[in-house]
Amino acid sequence: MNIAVVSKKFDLSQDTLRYYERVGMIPPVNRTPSGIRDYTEENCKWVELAKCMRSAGLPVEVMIEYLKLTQQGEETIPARRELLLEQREQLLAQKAAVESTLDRLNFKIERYEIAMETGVLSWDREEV
Amino acid sequence: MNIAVVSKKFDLSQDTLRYYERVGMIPPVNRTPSGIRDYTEENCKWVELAKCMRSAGLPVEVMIEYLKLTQQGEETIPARRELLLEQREQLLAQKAAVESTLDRLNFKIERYEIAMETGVLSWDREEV
DNA sequence: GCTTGACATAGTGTTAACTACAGATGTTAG
DNA sequence: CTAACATCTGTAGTTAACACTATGTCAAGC
Repeated sequence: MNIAVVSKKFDLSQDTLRYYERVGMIPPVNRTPSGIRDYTEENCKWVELAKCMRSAGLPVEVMIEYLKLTQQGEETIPARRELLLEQREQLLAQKAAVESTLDRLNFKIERYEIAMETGVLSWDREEV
Repeated sequence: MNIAVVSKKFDLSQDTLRYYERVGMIPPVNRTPSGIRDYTEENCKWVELAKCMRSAGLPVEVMIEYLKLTQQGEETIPARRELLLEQREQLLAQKAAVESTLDRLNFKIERYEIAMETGVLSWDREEV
Protein backbone atom coordinates (compact mmCIF):
# COMPACT_ATOMS: atom_id res chain seq x y z
CA MET A 1 0.00 0.00 0.00
CA ASN A 2 1.63 3.27 -1.02
CA ILE A 3 1.32 6.52 0.85
CA ALA A 4 -1.44 7.90 -1.37
CA VAL A 5 -3.70 5.00 -0.50
CA VAL A 6 -2.99 5.17 3.22
CA SER A 7 -3.51 8.91 3.14
CA LYS A 8 -6.99 8.45 1.71
CA LYS A 9 -7.76 5.46 3.89
CA PHE A 10 -7.19 7.36 7.11
CA ASP A 11 -7.82 10.87 5.89
CA LEU A 12 -4.39 12.04 6.96
CA SER A 13 -2.18 14.06 4.64
CA GLN A 14 0.90 12.46 3.17
CA ASP A 15 2.94 15.07 4.96
CA THR A 16 1.35 14.11 8.24
CA LEU A 17 2.03 10.42 7.64
CA ARG A 18 5.69 11.15 6.93
CA TYR A 19 5.79 13.43 9.95
CA TYR A 20 4.39 10.74 12.26
CA GLU A 21 6.98 8.32 11.02
CA ARG A 22 9.84 10.78 11.22
CA VAL A 23 9.18 11.76 14.83
CA GLY A 24 8.73 8.11 15.84
CA MET A 25 5.03 8.10 16.54
CA ILE A 26 4.68 5.05 14.29
CA PRO A 27 7.41 2.53 13.50
CA PRO A 28 9.51 2.89 10.33
CA VAL A 29 7.38 1.96 7.36
CA ASN A 30 8.43 -0.76 4.91
CA ARG A 31 10.09 0.46 1.73
CA THR A 32 10.33 -0.80 -1.83
CA PRO A 33 13.91 -1.37 -3.03
CA SER A 34 13.90 2.15 -4.44
CA GLY A 35 12.87 3.71 -1.16
CA ILE A 36 9.14 4.26 -1.70
CA ARG A 37 6.99 3.61 1.36
CA ASP A 38 4.97 0.40 1.16
CA TYR A 39 2.66 0.16 4.17
CA THR A 40 1.91 -3.29 5.60
CA GLU A 41 -1.23 -4.13 7.53
CA GLU A 42 0.78 -3.76 10.69
CA ASN A 43 1.98 -0.32 9.60
CA CYS A 44 -1.65 0.62 9.00
CA LYS A 45 -2.66 -0.47 12.47
CA TRP A 46 -0.12 1.90 13.93
CA VAL A 47 -1.36 4.70 11.73
CA GLU A 48 -4.88 4.03 12.84
CA LEU A 49 -3.88 3.95 16.50
CA ALA A 50 -1.97 7.19 16.09
CA LYS A 51 -4.94 8.85 14.48
CA CYS A 52 -7.25 7.63 17.24
CA MET A 53 -5.00 8.94 20.00
CA ARG A 54 -4.46 12.28 18.30
CA SER A 55 -8.17 12.70 17.67
CA ALA A 56 -8.73 12.59 21.40
CA GLY A 57 -5.97 15.11 21.93
CA LEU A 58 -3.26 12.88 23.37
CA PRO A 59 0.11 14.48 22.69
CA VAL A 60 2.35 13.16 19.94
CA GLU A 61 5.05 12.96 22.58
CA VAL A 62 3.09 10.33 24.45
CA MET A 63 2.66 8.12 21.42
CA ILE A 64 6.38 8.40 20.75
CA GLU A 65 7.08 7.19 24.27
CA TYR A 66 4.56 4.37 23.96
CA LEU A 67 6.06 3.19 20.69
CA LYS A 68 9.53 3.24 22.19
CA LEU A 69 8.37 1.05 25.03
CA THR A 70 6.68 -1.46 22.76
CA GLN A 71 9.92 -1.75 20.83
CA GLN A 72 11.89 -2.58 23.94
CA GLY A 73 10.20 -5.91 24.49
CA GLU A 74 7.80 -7.33 27.01
CA GLU A 75 9.72 -6.25 30.08
CA THR A 76 8.31 -2.76 29.45
CA ILE A 77 4.74 -3.93 29.88
CA PRO A 78 4.38 -2.44 33.38
CA ALA A 79 5.75 0.86 32.09
CA ARG A 80 3.34 0.81 29.17
CA ARG A 81 0.49 0.16 31.53
CA GLU A 82 1.59 3.10 33.68
CA LEU A 83 1.74 5.36 30.66
CA LEU A 84 -1.72 4.34 29.54
CA LEU A 85 -3.13 4.79 33.04
CA GLU A 86 -1.85 8.35 33.09
CA GLN A 87 -3.37 9.08 29.73
CA ARG A 88 -6.64 7.58 30.84
CA GLU A 89 -6.67 10.04 33.72
CA GLN A 90 -6.08 12.87 31.29
CA LEU A 91 -8.88 11.72 29.07
CA LEU A 92 -11.30 11.30 31.94
CA ALA A 93 -10.56 14.86 33.00
CA GLN A 94 -10.96 15.99 29.43
CA LYS A 95 -14.26 14.21 29.16
CA ALA A 96 -15.48 15.85 32.35
CA ALA A 97 -14.49 19.27 31.03
CA VAL A 98 -16.27 18.64 27.76
CA GLU A 99 -19.39 17.46 29.53
CA SER A 100 -19.50 20.41 31.84
CA THR A 101 -19.05 22.77 28.92
CA LEU A 102 -21.79 20.95 27.04
CA ASP A 103 -24.05 21.63 30.00
CA ARG A 104 -23.23 25.31 29.79
CA LEU A 105 -23.87 25.36 26.07
CA ASN A 106 -27.15 23.53 26.41
CA PHE A 107 -28.31 25.90 29.07
CA LYS A 108 -27.47 28.92 26.97
CA ILE A 109 -28.96 27.50 23.79
CA GLU A 110 -32.16 26.79 25.62
CA ARG A 111 -32.34 30.33 27.01
CA TYR A 112 -31.75 31.75 23.59
CA GLU A 113 -34.48 29.60 22.09
CA ILE A 114 -36.91 30.69 24.76
CA ALA A 115 -35.87 34.27 24.11
CA MET A 116 -36.54 33.84 20.40
CA GLU A 117 -40.04 32.59 21.14
CA THR A 118 -41.04 34.87 23.98
CA GLY A 119 -38.82 37.87 23.42
CA VAL A 120 -37.53 37.57 26.96
CA LEU A 121 -33.94 36.61 27.69
CA SER A 122 -33.73 35.35 31.25
CA TRP A 123 -30.65 33.96 32.89
CA ASP A 124 -31.78 32.16 36.00
CA ARG A 125 -28.34 31.12 37.08
CA GLU A 126 -24.99 32.82 37.16
CA GLU A 127 -24.45 33.56 33.52
CA VAL A 128 -23.34 36.13 31.02
CA MET B 1 -10.75 42.68 42.85
CA ASN B 2 -7.25 43.11 41.40
CA ILE B 3 -5.61 40.81 38.89
CA ALA B 4 -3.65 38.86 41.51
CA VAL B 5 -6.85 37.82 43.26
CA VAL B 6 -8.61 36.87 40.04
CA SER B 7 -5.56 34.97 38.91
CA LYS B 8 -5.62 32.85 42.05
CA LYS B 9 -9.38 32.52 42.06
CA PHE B 10 -9.49 30.96 38.62
CA ASP B 11 -6.00 29.54 38.48
CA LEU B 12 -5.16 31.48 35.35
CA SER B 13 -1.92 33.40 35.02
CA GLN B 14 -2.02 37.18 35.06
CA ASP B 15 -0.59 37.07 31.57
CA THR B 16 -3.43 34.88 30.44
CA LEU B 17 -6.00 37.18 31.99
CA ARG B 18 -4.51 40.19 30.24
CA TYR B 19 -4.26 38.18 27.04
CA TYR B 20 -7.92 37.19 27.17
CA GLU B 21 -8.89 40.78 27.64
CA ARG B 22 -6.57 42.09 24.95
CA VAL B 23 -7.83 39.75 22.25
CA GLY B 24 -11.45 40.40 23.18
CA MET B 25 -12.33 37.07 24.70
CA ILE B 26 -13.71 38.85 27.75
CA PRO B 27 -15.00 42.43 27.87
CA PRO B 28 -12.69 45.30 28.91
CA VAL B 29 -12.11 45.11 32.63
CA ASN B 30 -12.86 48.03 34.95
CA ARG B 31 -9.88 50.18 35.93
CA THR B 32 -8.92 52.29 38.91
CA PRO B 33 -8.15 55.93 38.09
CA SER B 34 -4.51 54.99 37.75
CA GLY B 35 -5.18 52.24 35.26
CA ILE B 36 -5.02 49.16 37.49
CA ARG B 37 -7.52 46.45 36.64
CA ASP B 38 -10.37 46.17 39.14
CA TYR B 39 -12.51 43.15 38.27
CA THR B 40 -16.24 43.33 39.00
CA GLU B 41 -18.43 40.29 39.60
CA GLU B 42 -19.57 40.56 36.01
CA ASN B 43 -15.96 40.61 34.82
CA CYS B 44 -15.36 37.48 36.85
CA LYS B 45 -18.28 35.69 35.27
CA TRP B 46 -16.76 36.29 31.87
CA VAL B 47 -13.42 35.01 33.07
CA GLU B 48 -15.05 31.93 34.42
CA LEU B 49 -16.95 31.32 31.21
CA ALA B 50 -13.79 31.81 29.19
CA LYS B 51 -11.95 29.32 31.34
CA CYS B 52 -14.74 26.79 31.04
CA MET B 53 -14.85 27.05 27.27
CA ARG B 54 -11.08 26.85 26.91
CA SER B 55 -10.88 23.85 29.23
CA ALA B 56 -13.07 21.96 26.80
CA GLY B 57 -10.87 23.06 23.93
CA LEU B 58 -13.13 25.60 22.26
CA PRO B 59 -10.95 28.04 20.33
CA VAL B 60 -10.28 31.51 21.66
CA GLU B 61 -11.53 32.77 18.31
CA VAL B 62 -14.98 31.42 19.02
CA MET B 63 -15.27 33.14 22.37
CA ILE B 64 -14.19 36.39 20.73
CA GLU B 65 -16.98 36.03 18.22
CA TYR B 66 -19.49 35.17 20.93
CA LEU B 67 -18.52 38.17 23.01
CA LYS B 68 -18.82 40.43 20.00
CA LEU B 69 -22.33 39.19 19.39
CA THR B 70 -23.43 39.68 22.99
CA GLN B 71 -22.20 43.25 22.77
CA GLN B 72 -24.31 43.99 19.74
CA GLY B 73 -27.59 43.67 21.55
CA GLU B 74 -30.46 41.23 21.54
CA GLU B 75 -30.95 41.17 17.80
CA THR B 76 -27.91 38.90 17.64
CA ILE B 77 -29.58 36.21 19.71
CA PRO B 78 -30.28 33.95 16.73
CA ALA B 79 -26.66 34.30 15.63
CA ARG B 80 -25.44 33.50 19.14
CA ARG B 81 -27.62 30.43 19.18
CA GLU B 82 -26.20 29.34 15.84
CA LEU B 83 -22.68 29.79 17.10
CA LEU B 84 -23.38 27.77 20.21
CA LEU B 85 -25.09 25.03 18.20
CA GLU B 86 -21.98 24.70 16.06
CA GLN B 87 -19.77 24.48 19.10
CA ARG B 88 -22.05 21.91 20.63
CA GLU B 89 -21.54 19.77 17.53
CA GLN B 90 -17.80 20.14 17.88
CA LEU B 91 -17.93 19.14 21.51
CA LEU B 92 -20.15 16.15 20.85
CA ALA B 93 -17.66 14.98 18.24
CA GLN B 94 -14.84 15.61 20.67
CA LYS B 95 -16.62 13.68 23.35
CA ALA B 96 -17.14 10.75 21.00
CA ALA B 97 -13.45 10.78 20.08
CA VAL B 98 -12.45 10.83 23.73
CA GLU B 99 -14.80 7.99 24.56
CA SER B 100 -13.61 5.84 21.74
CA THR B 101 -10.01 6.45 22.73
CA LEU B 102 -10.87 5.64 26.32
CA ASP B 103 -12.21 2.31 25.08
CA ARG B 104 -8.95 1.64 23.33
CA LEU B 105 -6.96 2.56 26.42
CA ASN B 106 -9.10 0.42 28.68
CA PHE B 107 -8.72 -2.53 26.36
CA LYS B 108 -4.97 -2.18 26.27
CA ILE B 109 -4.64 -1.60 29.99
CA GLU B 110 -6.63 -4.72 30.66
CA ARG B 111 -4.47 -6.80 28.31
CA TYR B 112 -1.35 -5.51 29.96
CA GLU B 113 -2.70 -6.33 33.39
CA ILE B 114 -3.55 -9.85 32.28
CA ALA B 115 -0.09 -10.12 30.79
CA MET B 116 1.47 -9.04 34.06
CA GLU B 117 -0.42 -11.76 35.91
CA THR B 118 -0.22 -14.60 33.43
CA GLY B 119 2.88 -13.67 31.46
CA VAL B 120 0.88 -13.90 28.24
CA LEU B 121 0.15 -10.84 26.15
CA SER B 122 -2.78 -11.57 23.89
CA TRP B 123 -4.44 -9.12 21.59
CA ASP B 124 -7.78 -10.57 20.62
CA ARG B 125 -8.80 -7.74 18.37
CA GLU B 126 -6.97 -5.63 15.83
CA GLU B 127 -4.30 -4.06 17.95
CA VAL B 128 -0.67 -3.17 18.18
C1' DG C 1 10.29 60.96 50.75
C1' DC C 2 12.11 56.69 49.55
C1' DT C 3 12.43 51.97 48.71
C1' DT C 4 10.02 47.92 47.32
C1' DG C 5 6.93 45.21 45.06
C1' DA C 6 2.70 44.79 42.19
C1' DC C 7 0.88 46.18 38.02
C1' DA C 8 0.97 48.39 33.33
C1' DT C 9 2.09 48.11 28.17
C1' DA C 10 4.63 46.56 24.21
C1' DG C 11 7.14 43.56 21.99
C1' DT C 12 9.55 39.18 21.48
C1' DG C 13 10.02 34.11 22.40
C1' DT C 14 8.21 29.40 22.92
C1' DT C 15 5.96 25.05 22.00
C1' DA C 16 3.14 21.71 19.62
C1' DA C 17 1.68 19.84 15.57
C1' DC C 18 1.51 20.17 11.55
C1' DT C 19 2.11 22.17 6.52
C1' DA C 20 4.34 23.81 2.50
C1' DC C 21 7.86 24.00 -0.53
C1' DA C 22 12.27 22.76 -3.27
C1' DG C 23 14.91 19.94 -5.61
C1' DA C 24 16.06 15.14 -6.56
C1' DT C 25 14.65 10.65 -7.77
C1' DG C 26 11.44 7.07 -9.10
C1' DT C 27 7.30 5.34 -11.95
C1' DT C 28 4.25 4.82 -15.64
C1' DA C 29 1.46 5.54 -19.99
C1' DG C 30 1.83 6.13 -24.81
C1' DC D 1 12.30 7.11 -24.69
C1' DT D 2 10.06 10.71 -22.81
C1' DA D 3 6.56 13.51 -20.77
C1' DA D 4 3.91 13.73 -16.84
C1' DC D 5 3.26 12.55 -12.49
C1' DA D 6 4.27 10.47 -7.68
C1' DT D 7 7.27 10.12 -4.00
C1' DC D 8 11.49 11.03 -1.64
C1' DT D 9 14.39 13.97 1.90
C1' DG D 10 15.30 18.07 4.16
C1' DT D 11 14.26 22.48 5.56
C1' DA D 12 11.50 26.35 6.42
C1' DG D 13 7.02 28.43 7.49
C1' DT D 14 2.54 28.61 10.01
C1' DT D 15 -0.84 28.84 13.74
C1' DA D 16 -2.70 28.93 18.40
C1' DA D 17 -2.21 30.14 22.90
C1' DC D 18 0.20 31.60 25.83
C1' DA D 19 5.03 32.97 28.49
C1' DC D 20 8.77 35.95 29.02
C1' DT D 21 11.38 40.30 29.02
C1' DA D 22 12.15 45.12 29.24
C1' DT D 23 10.82 49.29 30.79
C1' DG D 24 7.93 52.45 33.18
C1' DT D 25 4.30 53.80 36.79
C1' DC D 26 1.97 53.59 41.11
C1' DA D 27 0.84 52.53 46.02
C1' DA D 28 2.10 51.20 50.71
C1' DG D 29 5.08 50.61 54.60
C1' DC D 30 8.84 52.60 57.22
